[in-house]
Amino acid sequence: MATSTVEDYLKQLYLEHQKTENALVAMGKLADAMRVAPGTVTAMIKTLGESGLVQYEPQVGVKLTHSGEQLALHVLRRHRLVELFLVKVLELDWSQVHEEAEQLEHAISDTVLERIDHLLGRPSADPHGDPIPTAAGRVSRIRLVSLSKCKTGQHAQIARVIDQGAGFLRFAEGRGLKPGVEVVVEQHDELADAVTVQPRDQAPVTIGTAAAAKIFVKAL
Amino acid sequence: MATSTVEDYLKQLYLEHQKTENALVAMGKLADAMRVAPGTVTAMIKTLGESGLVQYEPQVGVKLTHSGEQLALHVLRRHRLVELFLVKVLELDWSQVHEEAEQLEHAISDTVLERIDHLLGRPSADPHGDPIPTAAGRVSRIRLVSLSKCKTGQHAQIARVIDQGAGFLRFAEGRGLKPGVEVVVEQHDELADAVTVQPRDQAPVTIGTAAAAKIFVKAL
DNA sequence: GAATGATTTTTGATTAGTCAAAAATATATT
DNA sequence: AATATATTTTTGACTAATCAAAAATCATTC
Repeated sequence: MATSTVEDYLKQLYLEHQKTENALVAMGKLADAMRVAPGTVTAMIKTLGESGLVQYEPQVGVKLTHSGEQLALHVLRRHRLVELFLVKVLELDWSQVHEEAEQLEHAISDTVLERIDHLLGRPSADPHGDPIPTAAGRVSRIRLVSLSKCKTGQHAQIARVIDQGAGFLRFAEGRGLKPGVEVVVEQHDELADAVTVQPRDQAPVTIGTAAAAKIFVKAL
Repeated sequence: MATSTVEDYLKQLYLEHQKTENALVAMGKLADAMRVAPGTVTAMIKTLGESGLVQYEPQVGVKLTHSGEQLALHVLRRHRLVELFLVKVLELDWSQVHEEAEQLEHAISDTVLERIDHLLGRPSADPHGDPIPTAAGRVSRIRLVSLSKCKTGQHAQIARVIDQGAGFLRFAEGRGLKPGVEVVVEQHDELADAVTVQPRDQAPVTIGTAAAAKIFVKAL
């Protein structure tokens, strides 16, 4: 059985791989994500390579093998189901649940996970809109567009917020920028580097493009 | 912060201390409970002693200090609240929850624990009837009597079953011997080494004294 | 194309937790 | 008391995960 440290490396590797839209993940990136020294990552990746969980290209980078990816997806499934569970059943704030799930994702058995999944009605996304992999290790890849790419006048529904920081999440919630909320892009001014959106029944908000880039919507 | 291994040692030490009705716990007992080699326990207890969590008497035994006991009670609180949660909310069988809670007890934050406690209505006992310590580290010490000590004709209510093994728990449940159930002691025959009890609305059961000793009741 | 800077790997050490087996100590038995 | 048995402690070794700092490699830039 994989230790929880191994699970964390695989999960982080998966997320980093997604983020950079492809190919090999640099050791430095992984070191940052795992918050460990670079040498630690090199050592760990070598042993993960010997276990057949990653494919390691010295001096270049690393990526998950099929079995490594399956394990990463299983961890991610636990993480995201737990997050949703904490919000829906235990009524925690969506800004807190990421941290909590970091611990719980390693302690949940398949039995308990199945009960949670059942209780929540087989959900497909967590409170931040991140997709929940199936037990068979499949992830739905829905095409979403970033708010930073929306044109003035666009009607859309917020679908996903890609930032686990409590600060940004609390801010977003306070302004009505949560998954499920319908918004109208009042103005997108390239030169001002800002986007103004109006969530239904709420006051308009203006945010910078960097912040807007973290919010993804489904065009209506 | 205490590692989960340390938490396990303290918890086991507390339970062993209860079981033997007093004083110092022998190293061998702890080694059995923790399922590690004797030398491992000696080494660990020494470092716990240096942290002020236990008081160690070489060649004799060990017991918890006040702060060690508080920590043990906090772990036990998490363990037992989780067990009840798993039964009440996720509908797991009472024979499974001990094993599940062994993992979860180390991954639950105070925030989550508080929500669980609130959701369950501040319960005072887990599914096996074991008392749940308060957040302040206090345990109710209710006087219970073992079924093996009950006389023929005694009316009583089952309050606690002291055996975390899935086999015994499934057996007990199947015969109606669960906390809350009212029973009548039909016959207690010392020579036959057996007790016959009739749970309300169920068929009478005859069990040996050793099994009866694991079931505690409140006289009615 | 050599020098500079960034990234990656190697090396040597450390900590927590563990075991097996030898040594020391306590307990029981005749 | 002397021996045998049981328990506990010590010793030496191992694994997983980590760090700091030196060495190697790669990428840039002048």
